Order: sequence, then C-alpha cells, then structure tokens
Amino acid sequence: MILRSHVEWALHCCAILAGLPEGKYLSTKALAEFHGLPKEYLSKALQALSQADLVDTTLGPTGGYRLAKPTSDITVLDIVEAVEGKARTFECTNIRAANPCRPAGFCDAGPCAVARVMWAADEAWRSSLRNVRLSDLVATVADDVPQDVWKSTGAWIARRAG
Amino acid sequence: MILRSHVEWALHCCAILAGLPEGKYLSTKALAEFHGLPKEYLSKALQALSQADLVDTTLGPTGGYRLAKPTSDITVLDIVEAVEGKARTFECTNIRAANPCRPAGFCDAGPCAVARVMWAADEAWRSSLRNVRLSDLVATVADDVPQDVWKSTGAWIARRAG
DNA sequence: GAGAGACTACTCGGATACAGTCTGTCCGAGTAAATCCGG
DNA sequence: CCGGATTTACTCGGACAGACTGTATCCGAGTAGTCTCTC
Repeated sequence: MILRSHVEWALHCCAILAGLPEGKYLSTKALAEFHGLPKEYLSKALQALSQADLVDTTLGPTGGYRLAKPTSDITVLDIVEAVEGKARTFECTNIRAANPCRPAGFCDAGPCAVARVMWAADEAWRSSLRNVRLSDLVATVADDVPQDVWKSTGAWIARRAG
Repeated sequence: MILRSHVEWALHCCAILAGLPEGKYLSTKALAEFHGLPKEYLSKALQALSQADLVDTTLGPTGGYRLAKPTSDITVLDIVEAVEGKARTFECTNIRAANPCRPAGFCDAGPCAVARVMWAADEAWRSSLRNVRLSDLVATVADDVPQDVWKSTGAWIARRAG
C-alpha cells in the first residue's frame, strides 16, 4: 500500500499556489518547471484538485490555477482525498460469511470486527491529516526554508503568475 | 491506495488460529475451505506471517500453522505489517530540491514539511493498529457471533486440527 | 513383532500468467487574451 | 483610430502505451508422520 506520487505533487503545488499574488493564476507549465515534473501528467493531479473545488482555473493565455479558498479553509486531508479518493483503505469482503458452521440464511448485523478495527485506524489517519490546514503547512515550509530562498521563490512565482 | 486482500485474510486466519487447541496445527487447506479462499494464494499470506515469526509451521501430514505467541502478545499492526510491509505509505521524492531559486549545492536539513505531515498521519494509523491486540480482536468477534455458531466453529476447528 | 523402506499429506519456494492500476505521453476541442488587419 | 477576425497560449478531457503490482495457479523440492513389507 503506497500513496500515489500525485499526492506529493498536489501538496507541494498547493503550497506554491498559496504564495500567489491575489487574483493571479499560475499555469501548469510553471508548476511543472518549478518542481521538475512532467507537465502533462502533473496536469492530471491539478484536474483532480479542480474537480474537488479546491482550486479555480481559467483558460487562455495567463490562464492556470489558483486556490479557491483561503489557506486556512483547506486541510491536508482535502488535498489527499481529492487526489486519492475518499474510499477507505481497507475493503471488507465479508469472508466470515463463508464459515461453514453458520446456519443457512444467517445474516450479519453490521460490519465484522476486523473491518471495524481497520476502519478505526483509517479514521485515525484521516483525522491526523484533517487537523493540519494548508496555512499550517505553508507556515512550516516557511520555517524550513532559508529566508533568501523563500523571498526569491515568492518573486519567481509572482513573475510567472498571469 | 488500498490494502491488499491478504491483510483481511491474514487477520481472519489469525483469529481462527487463536481458537486452536493447544499444540495442534491447522492446515492451509482447512483455512482456505473455512473462508472460501483459493488455497494456493492464501498460502502466500500465511507464509508472510511465518516469515514474521507470528506463526509456527510444521510439515508433513497433520502439518499446518499455529500461532507462535500468546494472542495478547500479537498486535493487529504486527499482522498487517507482516503482510503489507513496514514501509511508510507516503514516499517523499524530495521534489522541493527542483526549486530553481535554491542556490547550487543547497542541502536540506531533514525531511520536508509535507513528508513530516504525511508521516505523522501514517504513524497515527499504525498506532491505532498497534493498540489492538489479537486477544482483543478475538474477544470482539466472540461478542459478535451467536453463541451456537461460535461453539460449532470451535468444534469445526478442533476437528480439522492435526 | 520389529525395523527399514515406500507412501502420503503437507509446507515452502519459484515460475508463470493475467488483470488492473500507476505512470507518462500525445492530441484535439474549447477558451480567453493578445495581436493583426481592414475600414 | 476602432472593431472584428486571427493567432496564440493555456486548460480540459480522452485515448493510448509501458511498467509495475496484485491476484491467482501450477509444480517441484523437502519434510514428517503413516503404512507396508520383509526378516
């Protein structure tokens, strides 16, 4: 079980879009160049964000993406689920039903014990991601990066924004 | 991202093995019949449990598997990691390194902010699974299942044990 | 009746095949800004 | 100089191909009980 690389890309792209000047858009091309990623494939991840209404997009020249909400209204879970889907990581196929000792026509009440344990862990994972807002993530990144790099990165984004 | 069906199989099989009479073994064939699963493929999941030293195995007729430790010394995480591996669900490819604004030869200290958030969630998931012991799981199953089915299932297991 | 050898039922590991997903590329349709051209 | 037509740069969506992983099956090697056969 491993998350798709789209998740990593989407998170980094959202962090970049957070630094975009008000009302401007940043193109897929710029985002791809910045991260050294294939433009066409990155575009799939961004489309997923768009479908989840996390980013706005506009067409034509000077077109591209920008965040659809304030960074404090977007959680990391929102981004992960936009790309990876909301489905649980554990799927119960109800194999207990094959137990040869069960009377014919026996019907289970509720999900099986195994599924409940796995789903609780899944919820713990989601809860952890839900507690981190994009604004928190951006603040952490800003702390990590040396100030001069942070400044020139902001300038780079502003220069490529349309 | 979805866990392999082996995880579900391994958990259910461990729950069954927990009901095995002291010192007896249960064959892959019996386990596969009980759950309605392909014997050969289920055997791969059980081999993974064996490699993780969660179950003991013996060869020959009356051979099969049994738990290697008391049920209170095995956590659900042990079983999941035996099958699914211990690798993190999020892999950081360090795409921040492609940032064109970074000075040449710039070297990052520690994992990036995105990875830290994702790894914390991963740890929350593991922690949740680590807190459930196999003995807890078996107790929950026993509560779920009607007593007569529980009894006859125990008898079925004892009959097939060797 | 006892011991050696054959037999059987099982695990283990490798080889193989197939399907589905992930990764990545390509292209046409649609759109909006910028540019060009005719009046 | 102005307004409409063309060009350009971008997103969007679908089609497609290759690699990898998950699912599943098969078979040979090894092992430990059981059975048989011989003395």
